[in-house]
Amino acid sequence: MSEVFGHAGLFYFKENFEGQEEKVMEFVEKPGKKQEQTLPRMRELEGQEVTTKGAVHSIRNMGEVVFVILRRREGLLQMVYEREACAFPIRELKEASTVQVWGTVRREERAPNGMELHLSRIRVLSAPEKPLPLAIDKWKLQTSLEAKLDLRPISLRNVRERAVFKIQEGLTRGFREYLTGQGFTEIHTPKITARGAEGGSNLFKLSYFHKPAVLAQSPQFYKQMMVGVFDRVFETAPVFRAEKHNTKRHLNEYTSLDFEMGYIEGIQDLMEMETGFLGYAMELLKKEYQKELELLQVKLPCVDRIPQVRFEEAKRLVAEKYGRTIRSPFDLEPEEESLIGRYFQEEYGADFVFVTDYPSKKRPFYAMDDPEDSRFTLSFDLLFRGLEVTTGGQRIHDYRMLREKMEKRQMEPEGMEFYLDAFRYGMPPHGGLGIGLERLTMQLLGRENVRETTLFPRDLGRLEP
RNA sequence: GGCCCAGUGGCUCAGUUGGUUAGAGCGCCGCCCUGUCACGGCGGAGGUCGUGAGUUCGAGUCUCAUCUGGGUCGCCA
Repeated sequence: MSEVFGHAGLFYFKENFEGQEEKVMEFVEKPGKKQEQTLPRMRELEGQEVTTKGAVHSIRNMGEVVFVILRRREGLLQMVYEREACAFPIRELKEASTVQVWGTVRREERAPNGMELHLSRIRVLSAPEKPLPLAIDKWKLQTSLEAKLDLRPISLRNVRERAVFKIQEGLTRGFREYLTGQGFTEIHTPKITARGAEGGSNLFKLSYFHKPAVLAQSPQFYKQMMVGVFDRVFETAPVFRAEKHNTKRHLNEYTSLDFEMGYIEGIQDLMEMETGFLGYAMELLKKEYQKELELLQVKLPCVDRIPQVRFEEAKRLVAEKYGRTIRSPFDLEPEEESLIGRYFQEEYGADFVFVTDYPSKKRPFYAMDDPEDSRFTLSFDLLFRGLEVTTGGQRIHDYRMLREKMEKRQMEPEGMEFYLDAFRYGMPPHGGLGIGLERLTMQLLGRENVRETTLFPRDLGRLEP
């Protein structure tokens, strides 16, 4: 074949044997031809000249020798700048620049992680217009939560802040991998809906082509209906609550790890599935997120087995042990939750506890009442170090029972026909749960405010960034 | 929405019973330092104290209003 002699848009033109022009398609292939130099790979290249790219995280100028810390997705790399070896005028290098660098890999005991790069060339890819508003290279950001959130794209460049969201990724991955392994199908349900699953006033209203609509406060109806299709489904997606609260554990948009499971015998099956997920997630973190766990000095909880206690029993236990009077018999006050967490920590060394059999009054219409005592439901919450991170339970699967309970609560079936139809045409016994991802992350990392474990929190006063 | 607390350089804070020129650490700029890893040393720039009104000879400090943020309660994951 003859040479390429022209290039026009998408096509190369080649001359074929007859001397005529022939169009030749250009193809895109998967990455891999130009292999990127990552930090783990670099460790194996002692003495070799390599190139890599990253951000200038920190510059420590000692006079004759300058330490430049490069930040990459895998971590930090110490680079050594010496005037004789590298022509770049070091004073012109600014923190927060992004660079391509060339240099020799050296094992060095004095370097962090025992390895450093001796620079021979620096190419600045971009330089900051202003100095950083936060000192991101410090071990801990000495900054208020407000400044951290207002300057999110900057504050997250701190390696410990960033690690929070790697851990969060690990939890989501754990949920996805574990449930997939258990035969669950991952689904994606609409977030714009005609009406809410729980009812009530905590809905964000919006206009959908001149029709009233709301942002989904839960994937509840959709995941239940999909149990009739896939038997087992899960979703990791945002939910929206227009609640005017302003506390360290509430958000107006949060990520819900939801699953719904058919052909269950009871809530035991659900709690076992969640226990299995937690165990899997902790193992995954231990295996693949060691660096982040060390950065954040996290001690992973033991989740081989989780104690379970009935709602009323839990209330009684903490009232007895901590001398607290029961004010609201139908719900757990935040202080009670915290005391229940403390009780099971002290008595059983447990970080988690399932609280079961919540009063029917406080649960939505689709919750299955206890056949033995209809004042209670076959439901549970999971408390993690004294904070509710999960609500779950068995649902009503019988069409008539569902209609009866709706009538009892004076609920109109208008707008719910599609949901009710699924039951009219047969649904298996089923149940499920929802886990607040940000809360789970917060408790795991021992953070004080759920906004810290939310990438871009939405709360009463925060719509940006 | 109710109640409590806080707004002082880019960041985090101190500022006495109201008193004359509002301080510190980090960051930034300049100079010095072959091994730092929260580097260190010397020097420098940068603030009309959230905003408005009031009390007073005098307000960062006291009063009222307002805005912003944090906590808490109801509700929830």
